[in-house]
Amino acid sequence: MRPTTKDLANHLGMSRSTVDRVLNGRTGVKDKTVKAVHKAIEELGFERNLSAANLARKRVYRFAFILPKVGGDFLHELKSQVGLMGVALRLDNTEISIRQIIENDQHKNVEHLSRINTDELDGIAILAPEGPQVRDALARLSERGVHVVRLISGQPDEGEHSFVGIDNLAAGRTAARLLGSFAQSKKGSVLVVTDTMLSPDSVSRRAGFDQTLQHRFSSLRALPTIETYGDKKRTDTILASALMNFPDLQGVYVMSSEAGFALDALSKRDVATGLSIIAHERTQVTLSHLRTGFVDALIVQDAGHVVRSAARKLRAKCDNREPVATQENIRIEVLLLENSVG
Amino acid sequence: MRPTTKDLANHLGMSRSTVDRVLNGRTGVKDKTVKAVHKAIEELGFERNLSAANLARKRVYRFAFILPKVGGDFLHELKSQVGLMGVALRLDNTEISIRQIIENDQHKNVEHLSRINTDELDGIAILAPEGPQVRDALARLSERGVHVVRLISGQPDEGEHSFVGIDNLAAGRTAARLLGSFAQSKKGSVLVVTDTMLSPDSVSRRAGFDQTLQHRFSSLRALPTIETYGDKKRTDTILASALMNFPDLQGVYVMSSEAGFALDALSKRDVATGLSIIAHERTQVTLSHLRTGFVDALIVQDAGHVVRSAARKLRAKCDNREPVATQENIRIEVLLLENSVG
DNA sequence: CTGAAAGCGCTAACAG
DNA sequence: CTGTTAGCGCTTTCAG
Repeated sequence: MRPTTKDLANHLGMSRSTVDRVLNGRTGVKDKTVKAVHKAIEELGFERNLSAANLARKRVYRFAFILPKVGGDFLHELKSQVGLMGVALRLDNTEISIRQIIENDQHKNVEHLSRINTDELDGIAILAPEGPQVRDALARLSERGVHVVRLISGQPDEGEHSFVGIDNLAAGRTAARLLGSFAQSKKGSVLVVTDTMLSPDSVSRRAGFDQTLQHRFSSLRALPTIETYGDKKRTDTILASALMNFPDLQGVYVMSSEAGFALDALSKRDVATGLSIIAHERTQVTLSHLRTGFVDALIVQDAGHVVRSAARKLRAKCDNREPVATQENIRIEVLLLENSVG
Repeated sequence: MRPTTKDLANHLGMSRSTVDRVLNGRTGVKDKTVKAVHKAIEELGFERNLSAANLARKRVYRFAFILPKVGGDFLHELKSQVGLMGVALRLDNTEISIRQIIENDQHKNVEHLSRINTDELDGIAILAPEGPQVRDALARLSERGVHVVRLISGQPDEGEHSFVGIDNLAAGRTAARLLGSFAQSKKGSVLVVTDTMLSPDSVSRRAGFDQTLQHRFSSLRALPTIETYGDKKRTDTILASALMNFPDLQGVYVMSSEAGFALDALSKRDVATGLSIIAHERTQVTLSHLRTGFVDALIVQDAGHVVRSAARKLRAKCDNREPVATQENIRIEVLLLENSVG
């Protein structure tokens, strides 16, 4: 039987409340008593029973996922995973909500963030573009005791456990490695497409892609990045003209999380048939293009994993624990036709 | 505030004990009362608080991982993950133990299994070779109320949630796809190596490998499987002679979970330098060969994920719940030099 | 077949 | 600065 606060109290000849005070780091306990309790904890190997504590406290964890209002399939997938997890976590006295923000209205978003308070939320997981203002707002939130993790977009090394997502440099390298291998050492150029290079994620992916392409596949030449601005029409025309202008094209790397428009646009053109194509994320659209063989490989960060990991990290922060490191490492998955089932 | 058993009892004008009896399906309650309680549960949207229940019960979950006594790096990795999880789950009133079995002593193992009892263990996760006797023993264990999941080795479709591992047919296909792509459409033969083809896992992988190689890469010809019997010396000599005998060799697929001996043997031979090599699992050895570029890709089932998933499935069975399906799907991961960090 | 009372391990007032 | 008491939501005797 594991020792309880009662055992501690008995052992020390004091009341459970005092032990409790020490355990919870509350003030107003004699220094000597504090030391004695800590010693007893060591000696008896006491480990606090969190669920009992939470029961007594009627503790509820309130987390919000702050996500862009507009987006594509991948965002949709994320939201749906948040929803799923929300119902699963209800049994774990955790309440998950979703808040929508307009990505490009920095001012409003910062305002929203600065209004959030500890008596409303215990933590947020936010998917938002970089930007000094948002960054500051998040820092202030943290200081006010609202835990923060950033999703998908950001650097794996920022803060200890404050980022959930993949290393985009490595993702870009992986893309190049796959594209190069699939292109079977042919000679020619490679199209690189994204929504916008204003996003640091795209910049990292591009950098990684170039590194590996140059290093390993010198017969392939990556063209300047084409930006679609997430606009369907523009995507169509700009890709059509690119296909015309570069007859030596061997492959395409679609860097953005939302690859739908680009892949649809490409797949409409017969010229694109023989190309080696790599895109990101597992969505309805990307999967269907993988299944037909039009896309050769997907580089994926599992949406469910991202969402669960974010929740676990927030939870760990609330409980002042370290999460299990290996579980929270979001892998850069490679999805081929062959391993995409299930 | 979520309704509690107290609310139910008040609402129905009865005592909490009766509600409890119904909730736990205990006998000796008037049929009419049972119905009434169920109705109230629906109406009030009552959801049982498992941790409160477990607290009152002093419930402890006792799981054992039954693993082969002898093995290589991958087994070691599995064990270490079990250890890690064991300490993490202590806070979750779950006790994890490891039991070693001698793989090839079926009789003894069956005996061991048949001795296990509900008052000793709530569930086991077993990594054991196929075999009708073991299979029967596991079935009987299940009937006696000890929950069972099979690890790594087995079919994804056996039982509802009774298998934790990858689809080996798909894994074999994935290997072929990668090997074919890396071989850059050269012509020649491919070596396929494993411990023993007596293992159904190897048979499945081989079948998947052949399917995809024939279908997609007809210029490559897979040679008959070489069996090493897990013996270092034999592995050395048999691979050395294979490298001599097939000058048109383009690649090697090491199918077994323990790839150390085979990779080490190959890497000692200069002839093997230019080959495309695929192996399984992420271990010290395989990783180091991936890092040097000797191995081109690893096909991996994450040991940590396997272990955690097994524990979650056992836990879910004990609590009579469904686990979150997508979380328990063990992915066939592809590890390249580029995405192997972290 | 049902209820009353005590308790799981911990916390939260309220006294003192 | 410390102890007493009641209670979180559920289970478990023991009576009745």
